[in-house]
Amino acid sequence: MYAKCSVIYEGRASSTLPTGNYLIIYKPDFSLLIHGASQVSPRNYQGPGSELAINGTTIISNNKSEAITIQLDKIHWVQHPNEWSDNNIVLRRSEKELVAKIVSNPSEYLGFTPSKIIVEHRVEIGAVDIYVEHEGHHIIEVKRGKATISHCVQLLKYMPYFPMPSFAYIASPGISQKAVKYSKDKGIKWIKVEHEAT
Amino acid sequence: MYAKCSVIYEGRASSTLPTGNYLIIYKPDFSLLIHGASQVSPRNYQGPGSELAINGTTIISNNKSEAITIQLDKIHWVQHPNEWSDNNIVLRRSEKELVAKIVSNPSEYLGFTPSKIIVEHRVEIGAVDIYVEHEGHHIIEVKRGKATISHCVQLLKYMPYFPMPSFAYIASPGISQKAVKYSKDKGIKWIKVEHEAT
DNA sequence: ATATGTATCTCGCTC
DNA sequence: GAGCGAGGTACATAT
Repeated sequence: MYAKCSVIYEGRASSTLPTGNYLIIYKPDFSLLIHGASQVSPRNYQGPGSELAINGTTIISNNKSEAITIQLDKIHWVQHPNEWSDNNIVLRRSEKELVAKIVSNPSEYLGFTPSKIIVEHRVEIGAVDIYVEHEGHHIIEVKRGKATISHCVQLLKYMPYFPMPSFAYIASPGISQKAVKYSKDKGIKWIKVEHEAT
Repeated sequence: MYAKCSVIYEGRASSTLPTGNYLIIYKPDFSLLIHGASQVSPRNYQGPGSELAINGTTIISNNKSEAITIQLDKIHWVQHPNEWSDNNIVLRRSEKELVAKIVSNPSEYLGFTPSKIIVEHRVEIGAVDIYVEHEGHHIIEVKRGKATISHCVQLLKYMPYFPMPSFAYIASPGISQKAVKYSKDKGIKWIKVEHEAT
């Protein structure tokens, strides 16, 4: 629906959207989107499973502890997409692919042949991307893009959960200059791993 | 436009979307969205400023180093929203508001009256939400929602950049049970700060 | 352009 | 449902 309207949101946060012409999308999974003339992200939204009620010129969407109220001024047009498809994209060059690449050929990236490898190794406070045993404990954090200081920090938080000797690695196609310096200070080794060409 | 089509994306990553009926939105800021029958996030998208070219039944969107190719099978309908509004929402209960609340009345949350307060205090590796001086250095990380272990870690990374004595705080409306345990271990103090009612 | 952090993040997964 | 992390995150902002 394309309509002149205003929107009020009340839930985790709260917001108002001034009256204007917006695109309102109500999907078969009962999610609700209100889009403005710019940006990829919607101005307002409601996750799947919301209950929608229409009361005269007011549309109310309720979802657990969140509510959106649309006050309609004028409906410009309405469309009902038939047989809307629900396929997902097939994505390549994800972090998962990089993990598989390293695990399938660890000696190329580590310089030794480990006695044990565990993917998504869980410890108390979260999961390590790749855990490797070889004369000690090797913790590898994999990133699909450029590694940053935050990623180094995320890696370091796991180190106290492994006995010495333990070694920390960031594996990614790139790394920021600041992260290079930071990781050097903290004794983190960077492993360059590249995405497969298409 | 609502159309039966397939989509190929090539850029930072790469993806294919199987043929189906999708909602295609092309905005005045030249951003492009392809929406499926579920989810708030689009199946494929292109940020603002993309160049769009139509070549028979093929739509190509180019944006710096990214490209989307839409192969049209059948156009079900097309609409041209007139005078699409570009207003932004006015948001309340943001992190910024919580920061302002603490800064305007620090003694209530800290238990003392500081000699100096700096918001968004920059150090080498990033910015601290609130920096307070009072018989030492107090570093406060503010979260608008529930604080987690990751937030505690994010806070701890700043501590080496301040001389002793220094103190770490998380300020948020809530905190996860695991984060309670983790922060206790690390000597982080939790400050409960609540959002203003609407 | 690089870097850093927030988000009503969303979404998927595990416990 | 809670908790945690990935994301083509998007988006704003500071250097």
